[in-house]
Amino acid sequence: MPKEARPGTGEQAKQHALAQLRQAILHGEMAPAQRLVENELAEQFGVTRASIRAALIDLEAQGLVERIRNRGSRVRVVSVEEAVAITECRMVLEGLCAAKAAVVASDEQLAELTDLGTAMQKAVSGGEPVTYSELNHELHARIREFSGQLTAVELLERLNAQLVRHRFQLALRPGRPQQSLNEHLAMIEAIRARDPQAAESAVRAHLTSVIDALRD
Amino acid sequence: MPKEARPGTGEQAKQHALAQLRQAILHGEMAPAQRLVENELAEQFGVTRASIRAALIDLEAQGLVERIRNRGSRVRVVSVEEAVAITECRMVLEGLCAAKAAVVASDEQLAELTDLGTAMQKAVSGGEPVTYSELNHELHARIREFSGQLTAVELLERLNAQLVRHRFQLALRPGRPQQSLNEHLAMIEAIRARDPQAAESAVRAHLTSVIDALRD
DNA sequence: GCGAACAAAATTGTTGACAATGTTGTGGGC
DNA sequence: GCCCACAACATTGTCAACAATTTTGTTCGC
Repeated sequence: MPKEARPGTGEQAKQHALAQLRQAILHGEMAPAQRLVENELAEQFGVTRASIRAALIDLEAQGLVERIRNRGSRVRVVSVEEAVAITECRMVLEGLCAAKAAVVASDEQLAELTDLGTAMQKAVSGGEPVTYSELNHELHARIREFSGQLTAVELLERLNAQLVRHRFQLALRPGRPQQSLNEHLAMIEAIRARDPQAAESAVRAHLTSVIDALRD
Repeated sequence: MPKEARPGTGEQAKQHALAQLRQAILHGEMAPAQRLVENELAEQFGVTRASIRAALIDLEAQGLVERIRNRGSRVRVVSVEEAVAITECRMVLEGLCAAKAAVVASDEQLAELTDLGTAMQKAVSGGEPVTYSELNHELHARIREFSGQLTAVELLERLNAQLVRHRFQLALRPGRPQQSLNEHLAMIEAIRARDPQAAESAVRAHLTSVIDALRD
């Protein structure tokens, strides 16, 4: 975690508060459905209420907090149902990105994906679910990045931010890494083969399986 | 255009300013890339700068305006390239909605789609491109609505708001309604047949054709 | 003991003023 | 004549105080 708030350094206060608060929510330091009182946050981060307000409006637009007129803000809780709906959107959008990546990625980028694949394989056989989860996240991020589809990337990052809590829960489930590993390898293989349709199918198959897992 | 600002009615000022400003941008009353000075807007809408600021932050998150630190806000201009990227995202998301709608829509809702289809047919043969464009918009909206996929609907409305300018341009192109009509009818038919895969394919075919048209 | 009107506290919404930052126009030095 | 420093201006960012709203606790009547 970064230092403390720096009220006088010229660093834009709202930006600072926004980043801090966002990280706090994403790292789970704020309990789900916890009330976010503007005064408390302002004192906690060493900025004024106006900056906190601006940050909260921003976070509301990102779907991370809920704000009700004259009633305050709370960190938004994502039900399993919503998580499924969000993952369905991820499914089609990441499918689009994978298809584009299969066409436009450079050879160096494909090599990077291959390396990620072997690293993931190693993490699974070594029994390191946390490392695997991080690599998993990075693989998806790279595919998005390589697609060059800025609009889709933006939407996906918004959606992913809302799923942090559910992601953790999923990664630690026994047996889950083994299944998802194969799906990930299939995705990589399809992109390496520069086959957009296969890439899209592989991504969708993977996220369909994630949805099934989400539903318990 | 609605009446004038109502500073004292108890209607939340920020909400009012937000709605007004949003409509103004969407209706093209603000020239593309026009500078949006907080003071001017505040006076124009009869609210204070703080409310305008909040509205601008909101609109930035919706992709309708651009804000640069200490430099002000402008209405965002969407290049053709961006419009294509946005429409690609629409393509997959509306595909998802159509597939879900084909499964979960009620018989009454299917009948409504059928009615919309015949109305569109009539508008085209009658040579009324504006009516057709409105029906077009409504058809897409209804399919989204019937899908029950709230997350996707939210994303799509955001994306569509960014395309107003391009949509107008497209609707008035000669010959375009005739082509798009057939695609729309195919979409309706596939949903009526309760065939999710066919519905998704039809939607994607339609929006692929829209993308081609966008590219001139 | 229970419910409704009422008062008090907590919290958000709004306002106007002030500070910080970026932009533009102007004059001196070369 | 051209370039750079500098000052005046415009605009956004921040702040503290005030108003409006909702929630909570209390008292009165039944």
